[in-house]
Amino acid sequence: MRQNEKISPAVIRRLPRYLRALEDLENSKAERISSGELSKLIGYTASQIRQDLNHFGGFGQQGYGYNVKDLKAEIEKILGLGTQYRMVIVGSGRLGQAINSFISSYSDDFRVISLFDVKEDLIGKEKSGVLIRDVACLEEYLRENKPDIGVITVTKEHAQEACDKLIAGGVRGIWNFAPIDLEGSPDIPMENVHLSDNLHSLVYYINHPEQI
Amino acid sequence: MRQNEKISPAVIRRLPRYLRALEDLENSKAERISSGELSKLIGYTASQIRQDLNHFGGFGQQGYGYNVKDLKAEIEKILGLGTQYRMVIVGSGRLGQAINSFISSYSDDFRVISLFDVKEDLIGKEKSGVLIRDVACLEEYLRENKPDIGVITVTKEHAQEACDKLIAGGVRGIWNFAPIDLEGSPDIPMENVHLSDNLHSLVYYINHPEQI
DNA sequence: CTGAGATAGTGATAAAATTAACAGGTGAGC
DNA sequence: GCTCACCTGTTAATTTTATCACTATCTCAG
Repeated sequence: MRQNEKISPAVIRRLPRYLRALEDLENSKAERISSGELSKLIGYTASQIRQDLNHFGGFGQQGYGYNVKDLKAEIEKILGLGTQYRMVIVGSGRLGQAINSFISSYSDDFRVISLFDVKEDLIGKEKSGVLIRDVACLEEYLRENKPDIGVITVTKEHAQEACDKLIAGGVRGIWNFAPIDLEGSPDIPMENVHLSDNLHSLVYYINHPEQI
Repeated sequence: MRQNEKISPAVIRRLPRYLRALEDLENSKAERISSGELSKLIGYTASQIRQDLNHFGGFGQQGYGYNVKDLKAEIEKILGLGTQYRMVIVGSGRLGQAINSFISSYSDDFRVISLFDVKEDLIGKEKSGVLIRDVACLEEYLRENKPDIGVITVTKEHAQEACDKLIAGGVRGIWNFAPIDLEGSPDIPMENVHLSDNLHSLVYYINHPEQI
């Protein structure tokens, strides 16, 4: 980004959406796209799109717009895609398995190298080609394999412990699905997916349709 | 809320978090909580907490704080909890099943009344006590059972069709897990859980730790 | 019953985010 | 090559969101 400017979280949250749109455009063989057309596709104002992208550099050209392929490549570079992130999932219940299967089919940039669980009957099994290991071996496994991202899909009672171990084991980021706000580490980014919060917001708007 | 005031989305997104904190407090037998203490627990400033809550009425008392039980009840009322929401899940793959199992165990306020899928080998089976039906029967089922919330956990190719049918079938809200921005209806709220977007944001912060 | 201390409510202020406006390149059509 | 509609980068204005600072009120100990 330009001169060490601090980029607001709001902008970062939109980048993946731009990327998705650009993938679709690439698939439909579009070569160029203007902020105005992009605006129609994804609903942000053209102004916002131009301003967002401009935080990272002038990727567009007056009178032309943005080159789809180039812009996609730029956003991938900004996000840090293009290299493989190795992940472990702590908690191999339905949600853990669903995330595992999602990641396997989603992109080569992300690879689950191991699942973990406490349950005897799960340990040793394979899911989507990934072995479920005993969570008792988590620390050792982290030491030896140094995964990049730890995913937490255990119950909220066990989530903090999983988090502590992942951080101690040196993961670079945490993706938390447990319905609790974990104590992390100031240098280790954590993304939370709080399904219940999301559902509650939905219910609010169901009951207050005038506020949509 | 006070005099038809329009509540900002930022406030609404925080309400579920307050609720979670209050549940924890209730479980630990706390009777009262001040904005200052709550601030320490969940990280928002005390000012913000007071202002957020005050949009809906003066639930607190000077010199005392907020009564945990009462405040929890108020927030539940604001969100529209306390009544049961009947849900259908379109897409019974791993993610659909994970959401189903999450909802079943999460709260009595939400009940999945049916799953749907196209796959022959899934139709007729039960998951967490819920029957998987043929998606071909979705429209008829919606007409007859009028569920409140439709959950979309199909592939992105089939998501728009599922969305259209759910809306035509009269659901009051949509919870979308497909990695696509759906065309909905202006009166029907839609909450999106875009896992890939979330993961991409995480990766950005992994690569830009100075921006956390 | 009283007064010190605590704490919510609230209007003002500041900060952040979004949208609007526009100067000035760009390139397609002629 | 000219011209004009197009479209970006960028600055300005506006809107939204968050914080601050202060006042009124309540609690609780004595």
